[in-house]
Amino acid sequence: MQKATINIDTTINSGQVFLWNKIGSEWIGIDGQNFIILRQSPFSAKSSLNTINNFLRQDDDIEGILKNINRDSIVRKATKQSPGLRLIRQDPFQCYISFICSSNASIQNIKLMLTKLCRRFGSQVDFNGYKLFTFPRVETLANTNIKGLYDCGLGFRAKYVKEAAKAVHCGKIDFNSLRRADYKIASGILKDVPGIGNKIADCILLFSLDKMDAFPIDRWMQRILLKYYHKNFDNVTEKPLTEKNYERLHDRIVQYFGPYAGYAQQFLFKMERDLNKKNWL
DNA sequence: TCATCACCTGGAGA
DNA sequence: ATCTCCAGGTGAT
Repeated sequence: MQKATINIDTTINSGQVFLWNKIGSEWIGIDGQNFIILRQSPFSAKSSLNTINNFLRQDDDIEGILKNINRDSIVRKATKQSPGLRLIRQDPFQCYISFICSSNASIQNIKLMLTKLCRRFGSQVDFNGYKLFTFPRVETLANTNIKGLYDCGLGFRAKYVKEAAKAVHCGKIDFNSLRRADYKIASGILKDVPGIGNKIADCILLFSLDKMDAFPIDRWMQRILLKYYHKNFDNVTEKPLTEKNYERLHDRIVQYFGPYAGYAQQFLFKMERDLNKKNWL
């Protein structure tokens, strides 16, 4: 029973998802056209449409993965500190739009933008006593005018969101085939979309398309590599990574952490942000 | 291929 | 109150 081992607070508050709110002892979240309610104790999980198992990645062999990524004392510390942290398998379109919005924005601001997007472009549904808005559909965002997106506070991201939705709508971006493709191919296709670079592609691949060798390297991860792993990955500095440097570093990271490097990333990211007392949702 | 720099917006800190 | 600075980056010179 892996459900019992997941820590819901920890998992929701790890920067993977944004459209979640805690009301009393329940977490209520939006995942595409689906709503999910999670409670830790006594554990319960319900959703309006899809199976909860898929979202919670119940098919992962979490014990095997933890053993596999615990390759040094730093990761061991991180996994020990947040033992119930898990990756989530999100709705790909929502994840894609969410991380395009994440560019140069705080977690709180990302949540605000996405909440406004749902209120304006999603549809209101009653679920379990709550009135909730679904995430906007592909065709809705693909056909809207930019101004409506600006009104949601997206700023310079508005044009990217519109173009990104159009790319899905016309079939240029097909999440099913990205899911089947290997990491490098899928990443290259995503990066053709304006507003998506290496880091955002990695987030989309890791959090919604089952690429556990995707390893998002953001500001925080760069600090972590510099602080704990400067001997393993020299040539990491505090300066922003160029595209090629990112790719070279990513290759070496996957060599070092292995096929579940993305899981390691999630534990390390959580550890360092908590250490610096950064806010989550 | 690399280094700079601008970019919308909301929130925190001076 | 008002200002500055920064936030899970990316694209154009």
